Amino acid sequence: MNPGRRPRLEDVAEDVGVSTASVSLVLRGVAGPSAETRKRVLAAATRLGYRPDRTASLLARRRTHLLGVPVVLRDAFRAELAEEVQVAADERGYSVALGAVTPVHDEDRVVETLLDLRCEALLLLSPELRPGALAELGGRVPVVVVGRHVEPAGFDVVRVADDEGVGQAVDHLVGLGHRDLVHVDGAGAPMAADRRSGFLAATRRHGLDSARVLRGGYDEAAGAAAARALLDEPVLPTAVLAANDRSAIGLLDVFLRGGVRVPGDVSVVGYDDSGLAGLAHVDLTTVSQEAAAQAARAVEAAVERLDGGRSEPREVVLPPRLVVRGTTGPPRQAGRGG
Amino acid sequence: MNPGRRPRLEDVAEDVGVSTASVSLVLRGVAGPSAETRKRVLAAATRLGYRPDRTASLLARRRTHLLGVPVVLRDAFRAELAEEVQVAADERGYSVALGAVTPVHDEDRVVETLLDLRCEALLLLSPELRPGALAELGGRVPVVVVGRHVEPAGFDVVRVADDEGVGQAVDHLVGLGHRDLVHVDGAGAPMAADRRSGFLAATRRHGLDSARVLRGGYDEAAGAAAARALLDEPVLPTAVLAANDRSAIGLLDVFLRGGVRVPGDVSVVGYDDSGLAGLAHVDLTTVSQEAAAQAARAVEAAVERLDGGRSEPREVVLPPRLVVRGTTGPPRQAGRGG
DNA sequence: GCGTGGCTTTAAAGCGCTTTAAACACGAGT
DNA sequence: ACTCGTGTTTAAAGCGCTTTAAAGCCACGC
Repeated sequence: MNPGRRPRLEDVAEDVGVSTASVSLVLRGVAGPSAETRKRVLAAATRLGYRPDRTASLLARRRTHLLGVPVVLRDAFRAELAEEVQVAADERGYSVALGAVTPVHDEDRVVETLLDLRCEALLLLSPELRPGALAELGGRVPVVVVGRHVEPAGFDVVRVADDEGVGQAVDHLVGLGHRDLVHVDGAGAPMAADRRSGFLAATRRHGLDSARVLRGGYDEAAGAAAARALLDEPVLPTAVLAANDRSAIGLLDVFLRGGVRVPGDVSVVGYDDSGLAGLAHVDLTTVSQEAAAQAARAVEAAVERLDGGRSEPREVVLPPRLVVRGTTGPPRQAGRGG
Repeated sequence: MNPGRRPRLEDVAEDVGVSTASVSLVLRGVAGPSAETRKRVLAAATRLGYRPDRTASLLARRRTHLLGVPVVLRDAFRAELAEEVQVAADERGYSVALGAVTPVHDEDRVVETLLDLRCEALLLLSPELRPGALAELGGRVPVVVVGRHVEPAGFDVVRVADDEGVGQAVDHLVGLGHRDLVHVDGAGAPMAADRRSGFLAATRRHGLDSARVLRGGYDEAAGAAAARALLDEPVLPTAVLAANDRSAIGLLDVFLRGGVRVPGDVSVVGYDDSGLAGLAHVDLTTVSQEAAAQAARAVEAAVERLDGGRSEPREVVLPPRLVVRGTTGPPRQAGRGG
C-alpha cells in the first residue's frame, strides 16, 4: 500500500482488517478492543515495524507529555540534576526536552524554544530569572523552580534546606572537636544567603562566637583566593566550610600547594556532593543536595499540575545529607592529626 | 472567534480578511503575497500574539529541521561540544534536541527517543556504538560521528587529528629542552590509540628512544595512579603527556601532594582544553580539540545530507591546536626552573 | 418476537499548518 | 473585443493520529 515509506496506522489497520481507530486504541493500551483484536493488531504492528509518528499524535491529542528543561551544560551539578529529571520523568510517562543555555542562547531564548516544542511544563534549575519573570512565565505554563530559595508565587519550588545542610556540617566538625570555624561564602549567588545564615545559626548554637564568614564565590578561583587570604593570617582556623564543592576544590588546591595538610592541619567541607567531590583523589566531605530526590519531586510537582489539576503553588523543601569523606578529621590542637 | 485559546493561523487570516494560505506564506517569508497583504498580516499576527504551532507545522511539511544529539552530561568536553552544536545549528536554521545519556538510559534508547521526536539527523559525540551499529543507524537516518576515529561507512565523521595534536605537544616540550618524556595513555578509550601513536611517532622523529608509554585512562584516578607509579621509579621523567585533561589533573594532584613542583620538576600536558584546563588554579598546558569548529563542521555535514542531497560518506579531519599555559617549562636539568 | 444493555468496532470530524492547482484581476498586445 | 501573461489569492486536500458519537452485534429475559 505504501512503498518505501514508514508504515502508518492505516497500513496496520488495513493489514489486520480493522479500522485505524481500533489500532490506535490497541497501541495505546486503551480499554475497548477485544483480546483477539488486540493480539492481531500487535502482531501486525510488529511485523510491519510500525512506529507511531509522535508529531501527528501530539497534534491530534492536545497533550505532548513533554517537560522542558533549560540546562547550563557546563555546570556539573545542574547537568546531574537534568539527568535525574530525565529519569524521573521517564517513570511517569513523560519525556524531557533539554535546551542548552549558553552565552549566545540565554535562558529566555531557550525557554521560548522549548515552548515552541510544545513542552507542557518547565523545570528551571537554579534559574537566574527575576521572581517577576518567573511568575509571569508561571502564568503561561506550569513552572517548577528547582534549587533556588524563592517564594512560590505562580510557580512551584523544590529545594533543599541549605541552612540545615550547613548546620549538619558544623555539627559534624564540632563533634570532632573543632571550635575555630570559617565559612567561605557564595557571595551573592543563589542559595548562598541560606548557607551563610545556616552557618551563623549553627555556630551560635554551639557558642562559637569566633566563627567568621569570608566573602567567596561559587567557583574554584573564589575558593583559592579565600585560601590565600587565610594563609596570610597569623593563625589558620581548624576547619573551613566552603559555599560549594568547586570553591572547596580551590581551597584544597591552595592549601596543598602551601604545605597545609588536609585534614591534618585544617578540615575542609564542600557543598553539593557533585561528581567532583567523590573523585578518589579529592575525597571531599560535603553536603549532598540529593539531586535524584529533588528531580523526582520537581517532576512530581509538574505532573500534579498537568494531570492532577493542582493550581495553587507548592513549596517542597528536602532535607540535605552530610557525606563524610576524607577531608575532615579532628582539629590539630585536640587530636593527634597534625 | 477563539476565546482563551492561543490564536491560530485561521484567526489571523480572519482578522485580516484573507485566506490562511496567504497568512502562511507571509509568515514564512515565501514570495507571493503583495507588500500590502504582507504588511497587514504581519501587523495582525503581532497584535494577536500569534505563534506558530510547531507540531502542526512539522506534520504538514515533511521536515522538522531538528538535529538529535545524545549527550553524556557528566562529560565536560562532550557537553561543551553539544553546546557548540546548538550554536552552529542555530545559524543554519536547525534546532537541536538534546537527549541525556545516563546509566539507565543508554545510547540506543536515547537515539530511539530522538528519532521519535522526528530528528532528521543524529550527531553522535564520541559514541560508544560498534561501527556496525553506526552503519546500520546511518542507513535509517543521516548520522555524523564526532570525535572518534572510525572509517566513515554509511555515516560521516568529523574529528581532530589527535596524533598531530600530541605531536605538537611533543614538539613544544622538545623545544623547551626536554628529552625524557612519558605518555600516560588512555588505554582502550576512543582516540587513545591515535594519541599514543602520535606520541611515539613524534618522539622517534626527535630521536628520543627513551620515550615511554604508561597505561592510563581517561579519568583523574587513572592519572593519579600513573603519577604514583612514576614517583616510585628512581628518576622522574622531565615531562608527562596525559591522554586527556582529566588524567592530567590526577597527575598534577599527586605530584603536588608529593612535593613535586610543576613545571619546576616536571612539566605536564593535558588534552582536550576542556573547561578544567583553563581554570586559574590549574592553568594546564593542553591541546585544544576545537569544539566549536568540530561542531560547525558536524552540523554542516548533516545539513549537506539533508538539504544538499549528498549521500556518499565524508570524513573531516581538523587540525588541533596547542594551548600553552603554566604547567610546562624548561626541564629541571637544563633550565633554572628547578 | 422484540426491546435491553453490555461489548466491540468504526465512520468521520478534527488537530493547525503547508502546499498545489486553480481561480482571479487587470492591463498589454493584436 | 478577445486572448495572454503576470502577479496575487485561495479552495481544498492532505500530514498521521485521536476521539467522539453512533452503529453493530449478541445473548437474555419478558
